[in-house]
Amino acid sequence: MTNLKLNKPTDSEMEILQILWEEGPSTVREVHQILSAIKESGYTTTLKLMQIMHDKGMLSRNDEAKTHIYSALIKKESVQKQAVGNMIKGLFKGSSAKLVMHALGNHRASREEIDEIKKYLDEIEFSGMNEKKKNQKK
Amino acid sequence: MTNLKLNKPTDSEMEILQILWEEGPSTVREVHQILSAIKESGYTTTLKLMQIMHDKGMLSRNDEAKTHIYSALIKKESVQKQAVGNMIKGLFKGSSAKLVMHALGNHRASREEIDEIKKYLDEIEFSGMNEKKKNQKK
DNA sequence: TTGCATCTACGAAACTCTTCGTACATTCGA
DNA sequence: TCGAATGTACGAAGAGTTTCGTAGATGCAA
Repeated sequence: MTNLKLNKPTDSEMEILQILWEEGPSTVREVHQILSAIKESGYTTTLKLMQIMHDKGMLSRNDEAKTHIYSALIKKESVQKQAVGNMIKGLFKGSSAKLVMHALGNHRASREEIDEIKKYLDEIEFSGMNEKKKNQKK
Repeated sequence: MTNLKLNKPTDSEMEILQILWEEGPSTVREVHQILSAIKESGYTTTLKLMQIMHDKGMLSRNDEAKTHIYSALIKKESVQKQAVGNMIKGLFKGSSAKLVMHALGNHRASREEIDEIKKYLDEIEFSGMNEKKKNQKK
């Protein structure tokens, strides 16, 4: 239960986290390069943001060499969990099913994905049952 | 396609919107009462927030009487859509299926809800097909 | 070795959001 | 009618975020 990120990342911090999750440990220059493709900003702006994130404990940093290398300290999964949880609680009256149907309704999934979800639903629907009951249901 | 809320609501604004969505048109006093159950804050703080939201075009206001009555101008559905869309894009690599399975995995749904989702999946899986194909698949 | 390119550190400005105090208007009961 | 209760308007402080310029350190190529 480490990974304490008490305050949720800002939008700018999220952009940087996403790059680090995707690319792994990176220099400020590398992050800034990728960021530049999306939005214009000065190099020292990215630097400052990453320094602050380091101060906040969101990023770790290897500063043996002149050029420091940063890594994400907070896990993508924990941010996902937090974000999805807040959304369900705040916007979908605590019902994950409401969120699920809203998501599927507005963002089409492929046939393969839909079948995968169905399989997953079977798993969780019958989890906790013994084998006999599972077969009965089938 | 009105309902232009270019900048997404802040957390404080979301709290007020949720109350107005739930309660319908309300006075500042009413909103503040409900808000007080969740967090402590001064009456004029709530007033100011709602005035600013009105300036931003998020709320409409009837000021015929001394005590004004505010209503949400932006639709819950549009905020949901925006929020879910951003989350899928930013945290789930654009895959609604990933979000769905994450949500179901971390926030248990009831048997009834799961069945409802399955039915919904059938609908969208076969939408776009003609009746003949649907029956073949069955 | 020297000088240029690159990097970090840091301060400060510009913004936004949140909070609340104060001033003034309106309503209503005694 | 008068005063208390209740309402709105508004200014400004304080906190957090984002932006960038500048100074100084470091590495590398000529």
